[in-house]
Amino acid sequence: MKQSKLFYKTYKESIHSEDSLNAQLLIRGGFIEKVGSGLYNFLPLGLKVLEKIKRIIREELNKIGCQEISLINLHPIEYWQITKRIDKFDILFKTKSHNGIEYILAPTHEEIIFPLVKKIISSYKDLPLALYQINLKYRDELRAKAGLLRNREFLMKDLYSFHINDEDLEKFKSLVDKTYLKIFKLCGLRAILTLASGGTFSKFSTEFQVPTLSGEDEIYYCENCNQAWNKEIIKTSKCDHCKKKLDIIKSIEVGNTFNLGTKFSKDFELFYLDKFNKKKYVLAGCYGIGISRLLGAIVEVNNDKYGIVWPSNIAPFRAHLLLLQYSNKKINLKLIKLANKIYQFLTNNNIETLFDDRTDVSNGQKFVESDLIGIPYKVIIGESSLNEELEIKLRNNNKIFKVKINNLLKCLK
RNA sequence: CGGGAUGUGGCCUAACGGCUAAGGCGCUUGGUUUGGGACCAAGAGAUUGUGGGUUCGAAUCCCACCAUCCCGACCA
Repeated sequence: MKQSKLFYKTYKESIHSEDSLNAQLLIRGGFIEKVGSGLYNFLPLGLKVLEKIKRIIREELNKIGCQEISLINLHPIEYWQITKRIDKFDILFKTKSHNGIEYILAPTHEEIIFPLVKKIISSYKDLPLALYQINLKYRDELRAKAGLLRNREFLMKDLYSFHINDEDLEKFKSLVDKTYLKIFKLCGLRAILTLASGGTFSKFSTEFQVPTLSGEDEIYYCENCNQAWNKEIIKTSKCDHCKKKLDIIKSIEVGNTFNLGTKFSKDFELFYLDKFNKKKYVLAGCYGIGISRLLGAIVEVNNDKYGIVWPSNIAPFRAHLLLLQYSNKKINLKLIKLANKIYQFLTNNNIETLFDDRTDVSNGQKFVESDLIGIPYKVIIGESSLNEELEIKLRNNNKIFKVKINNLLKCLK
């Protein structure tokens, strides 16, 4: 992508109407734009990162046998009356059609997926089944806050699984827990598996908490067991397993896994026939990852005083190709030619590259903007590049090393 | 919903109740620059969140509403 054509704008000064670090950096870097409280547009750079995260999630979930679907976001209100959650949730956005039909804007999708699954499965042979989607959710939060961490409209991956018994469900839930840890790791985050309240469904649920001071949750963490307990369920300040004293850590919840038991199967009369032709309730689990929140959490954790430092798997680009310019027009022309050649070369070799091809911007500004955007590798085309050498800056440790063109690919992979 | 703070061009700020609302960034044009948000010159861009009130006169004082941020209750 040529930066001269990229739809974005960076800001020099911090944004008055935002307090959180993730919103500051994402707005100032040209990733998102604010519309209102808890409402953000995604610009090309921000969307690129979202897509990277989605890809990781899809790959890992597909590996464990989940299938992707897409469910509606306009929910006819009857479905919510059936589960009686219409009275319990005070975060529901409601709307009406021209002829007075009432709808709920999806805050979650149990009400839609259970009727769907009911139409298709009927036998133990149809189970287990795991379906997920990546879709927007709407929640009328009492207080949206902290940039992307608590929004009224947000992107979520929700997975639902269906089983013949609790044992099979719990086995699958453990598999999802393991997969989640892997997904967060691939996204460049350390997430701590945390036991939390299961709400109305079951005794416990599992949360995935990312330690950071800006988090709104508090967990009690055992270093030995690498596990934590949410403040809401903690009884003692000592680990259940090894009796070690627990550390209290502020954190952001980026995912959770729930055993739903038969709650919704009962509501929607979701049965299967077992081997003995006996009708039984389907056991179900649900598993969420707040994708836009995850993006916010990643920024909260991965930054320095110059800007965002994207973990390499989810960076919007792999390389930031910077064309420098000087007073000497001849040299400039040579550099433009060389930079274009390198850009072609990188693109042809599938290195996703943002090419700062602008010639009307000072070199200094290019560096500062590049730091703010936070692409892992800078490939700098300057005077010294004209003798077959390229200067490459690895951003994480701010180390500069020179590489020959032939070795460029090896260094970027 | 309770408490606190804030609202001035796209962004960040200034302006004692008193002249045409000032400056920086960004943007446009021209010129000089170029290894860390360069400089000079000339421009474009605002009914100071909205509505009411006080006053000869309101960005400034008062009231209401709205919006945004923070704390709390609630929550992925």
